[in-house]
This record gives sequence, C-alpha cells and structure tokens, in this order.
Amino acid sequence: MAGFLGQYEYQLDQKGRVSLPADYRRRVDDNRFVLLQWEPTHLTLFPMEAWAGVQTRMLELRRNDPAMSRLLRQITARAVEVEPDKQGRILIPARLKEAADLDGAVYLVGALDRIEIWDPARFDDAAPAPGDGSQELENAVYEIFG
Amino acid sequence: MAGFLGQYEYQLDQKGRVSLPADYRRRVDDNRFVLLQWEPTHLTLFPMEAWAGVQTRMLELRRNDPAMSRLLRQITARAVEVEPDKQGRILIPARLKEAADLDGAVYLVGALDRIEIWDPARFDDAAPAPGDGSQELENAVYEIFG
DNA sequence: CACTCTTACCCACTCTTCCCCACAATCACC
DNA sequence: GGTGATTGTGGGGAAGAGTGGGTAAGAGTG
Repeated sequence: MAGFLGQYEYQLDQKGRVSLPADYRRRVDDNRFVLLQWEPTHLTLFPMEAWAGVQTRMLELRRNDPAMSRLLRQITARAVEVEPDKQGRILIPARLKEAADLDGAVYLVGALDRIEIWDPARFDDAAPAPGDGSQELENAVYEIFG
Repeated sequence: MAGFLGQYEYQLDQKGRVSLPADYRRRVDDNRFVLLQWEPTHLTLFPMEAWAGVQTRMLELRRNDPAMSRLLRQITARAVEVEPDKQGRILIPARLKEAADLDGAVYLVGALDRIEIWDPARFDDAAPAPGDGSQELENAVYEIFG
C-alpha cells in the first residue's frame, strides 16, 4: 500500500480541531497517532505503527549521551498521543498550535509514513518549483525515479 | 509481458477525468496507481507495483539528509493515489492539472514501467528528431539496440 | 462541595466527489 | 456490409466528507 500522499487545505476551527483527510484515516486501522514538533517549521503526525520505530531510535541515541538526552526530552515533552473523534478530527493543543504558527487554514501534507501539518504561508515559501533544486539534488531525484 | 508503449491522445473532461487506454488497463491487475509530478514538464502515473520501489528509495535517501527530505516533501505533496472508475477513467486533481498545464486534449505516453501524461504542445516541442542528439547519446542508443 | 475551564460526543447543514446509467463512435467478426 | 461488443465521453443523483455549534461529562482549583 502506498504511504500518505497529497496536500490538503483544511480549516482549524475555533476549538483547535482539524479534520484528517478521509483517505488518510482509511490507511490506519487503530486510529492512534502521536503529534509532535521536531522541526521548527511544522508539526508531524505519526501513526502509531511508524512511531514505534522513531521511539526505538530515540532510546538508542540518548544512551550514554547527555546532550542528546536533553534534546529529546524537549521534544517528547511537547508530544501528545491523539485519537480522532467520530467526525475524524484531532485536537491540536494550544502550545503546539502556537509553536507551528497555525491558525485558520492549514495544510495537511502526506510524507509517506507520516503526515505533516503546516501553516500554508510557510509551506509555500519552502516550496521550490520543480526544477529549481541544485544539480546534486536533481541527480538524486533521477536516482529515485529512474 | 512488454511494458507500457505508445502515445494516445485523449480528452480531459470538465470534471478533470481522463480515460486510460484499455490496453494499459489490461496490463495492471489491481487497478491502483500513484499520480504525481516529479519533472516540471509532465505528470507521471505509476502502477502500484512500480511505485513500491520508488517509495523504498525515497525512504532510504531522505534519512540523514535534510535537503533531500525537504525536496521529497514537495514531491509527495504533489502526489495522489488514484484508482480508475468503472469506465476506466482517473481523476486528475486541479492542482496537478494546472502544474502540468493540462486542459482539453492530453497525451498518454507509455514509458515501460510507467505512464506519462503530457500537454500535447509541450510533448511535441520536447521531441528531438531522430539523429538530433549528441554523439554520446547516439552511442548509448546503439548500446541498447545493438 | 461548588465553580470554571477544557475536552469529547452528537446533531445538523452544505458542498464535493464518486458511482452509475446512457449515448456515440469505433473496431472486430461473422 | 450488417451486427454486436468494446471503448471513449457526458451528465444526474445519492452517499460521503468537511465544518460549525450546542450540550454534557470530566479534570483541576479554590
């Protein structure tokens, strides 16, 4: 099965809820996610299945590494486990909403094994038109798609 | 079985749908495709079987490489999983339609393991007459057809 | 215990999307 | 050349999806 794909523009309502695309919901069976911010630009929503791998890598990397341990603590402190309501919406805690500058319209972006939640302005700024990348990256893309 | 071959001119109807050539449909059994834009000139339609390999390479290459991760995010955002309806048509999202400058007539072009969707004018412009390529490319052709 | 604030469930409305039926043209085959 | 199946194209209607808000249950606080 293909992973999460596409870019959807949805509304964040006054209670801080966003719908998940019905297509995404159909792809996960247990309806459990972990929402967190590990990049400054956006939030990331992991299905529980993908989260398991992340968690394993975190436990390994923080072993015997105090600096890494402190960094990961800051990330996990702001992470939440979320579950969509019967209408398929998840609640975004106020802290994370502010951290990612979300309000009003948001993009839900599929990134294969995870879903990203973006402020539309930030996402569009970050978008290189196809063909704008460096030569090195261009070549890598051809390595992927052949 | 030979891969996808040929060039068909079809109509994009007012709802944004295109028929797939019946010949192509017979070549895939599960009727599931991924449609995306990874080259600026056209859209690419991967049968799920071919997509699986692409996705695996994407997951590998983006690990430990933030620049690649950003680039791939923009590509997966412009992708959709599509499934032909009972008439054998797929729906092309408005965003992709505009990105590839599609409207009215389109070409469906077979490229072995994938299908490309082109604006006819762009495709004809991009066509080199046989013999126009560099010497290096000429030689490569002889390596293939020998 | 009473009060407040947050969270979750439910109902209702609107709009899009997708499913299905129908026509027309083409091709294949007797 | 007629006939029937297949294929591309168009459109109507029902189911589903996104959005908003009212109300009840729960957690935290004084």
